Amino acid sequence: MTSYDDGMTERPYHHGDLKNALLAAAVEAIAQHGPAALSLRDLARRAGVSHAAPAHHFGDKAGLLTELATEGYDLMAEAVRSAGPDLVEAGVGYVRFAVEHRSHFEVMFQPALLHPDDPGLVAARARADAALSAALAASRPERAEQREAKLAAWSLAHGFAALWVNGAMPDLVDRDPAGVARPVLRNLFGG
Amino acid sequence: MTSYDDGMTERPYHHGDLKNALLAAAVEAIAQHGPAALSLRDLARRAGVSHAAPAHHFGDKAGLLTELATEGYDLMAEAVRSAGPDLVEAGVGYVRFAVEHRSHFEVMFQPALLHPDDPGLVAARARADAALSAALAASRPERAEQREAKLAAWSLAHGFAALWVNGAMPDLVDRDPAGVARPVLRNLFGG
DNA sequence: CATCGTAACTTGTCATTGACAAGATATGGG
DNA sequence: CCCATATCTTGTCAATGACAAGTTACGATG
Repeated sequence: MTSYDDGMTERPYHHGDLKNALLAAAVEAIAQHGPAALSLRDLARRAGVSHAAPAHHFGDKAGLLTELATEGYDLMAEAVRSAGPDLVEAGVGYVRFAVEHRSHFEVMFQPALLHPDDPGLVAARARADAALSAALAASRPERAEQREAKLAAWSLAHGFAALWVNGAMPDLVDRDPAGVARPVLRNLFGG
Repeated sequence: MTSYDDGMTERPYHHGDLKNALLAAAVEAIAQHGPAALSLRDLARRAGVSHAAPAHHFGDKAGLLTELATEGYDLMAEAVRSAGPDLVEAGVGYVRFAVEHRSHFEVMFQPALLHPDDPGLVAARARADAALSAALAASRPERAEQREAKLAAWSLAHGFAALWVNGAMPDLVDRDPAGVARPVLRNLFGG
């Protein structure tokens, strides 16, 4: 212990969990001002470290966002999986994920902000894709092999989520997104 | 004429059409590196003017992007209207607009980058919204008053367009987006 | 045609940022 | 106990957005 413990201002040389602290700060910052306005130096300030500390863990800004996106794909896969065997509920899970993890969601679909070929990212994306395929197969086995069916289900859920998150449905902003999404999603496949 | 005409390097004090030149340069720059990487100084260089010239016409960066988004909503309304009375073809028009005017499309749905309450933008958005409502009413008059139906159609087309533009369908990147979208869009409303 | 108000553009400046280089400090395995 | 290495700091540079103040051209008006 070189640092004298004078209460909350204590700042040991080693943060201990800086990487996660920075990711958490990024989620907050993005929720406030969007991914484009994200500043590594601001994250460093929020975490109480020097301005160059983030670079050590992520390389550059795109590296940090790539890690966030990777987390996001796994959160998304989990949300879709835990929705059960009903395709509509899987879609509701997709929408719920987007709204509850808005920062992750926004970053995931802005490839210009990240390292799109990062192996970890590609793998996580594949896991999420598998979860979507599984949801379709569980609910509509007869269409599981149709590419159009999967694209339609994905597009519908993704479109609703994107429009909601981007504030394109201002009239509905007060309501529960899952409740609004459910009857919308039911229109697909004549179900 | 204070500027001696020495060929292509001529640079009169007044550009003549700087505003449109900057918007066109922005479309190109965004197509190359995304809206987040856009630099007003880079646009000024492309147009051959000083680094502070853009501010005169747009106030700030968000102002320029707001104008681009406004253009985009009108292009989108036109694309949907000119698709005819079939809802599926309206959706194809929506997708085609997104792909052919990718820069506009990306900016339109990133409210953090623009002045979201700009009167011109709000009005253009309303015009586009009216075009979407009209497409639904022309094709499925019995559903014209259902909010869920409109949201479903919009979400499906928007989701497909967004996923395509964001490179989330890497396998299909070589094919004609309209041709891929058409059978996908047909799944809605049991049609 | 002379003048003047104003729009269009320039030059200069400042704080902020991302990236990089080089140095300081702690940690844990041997 | 010691050192190789991961972690973090300090210092610096070029680029950027925004703003202030000055310059030039246009066009309406008399």
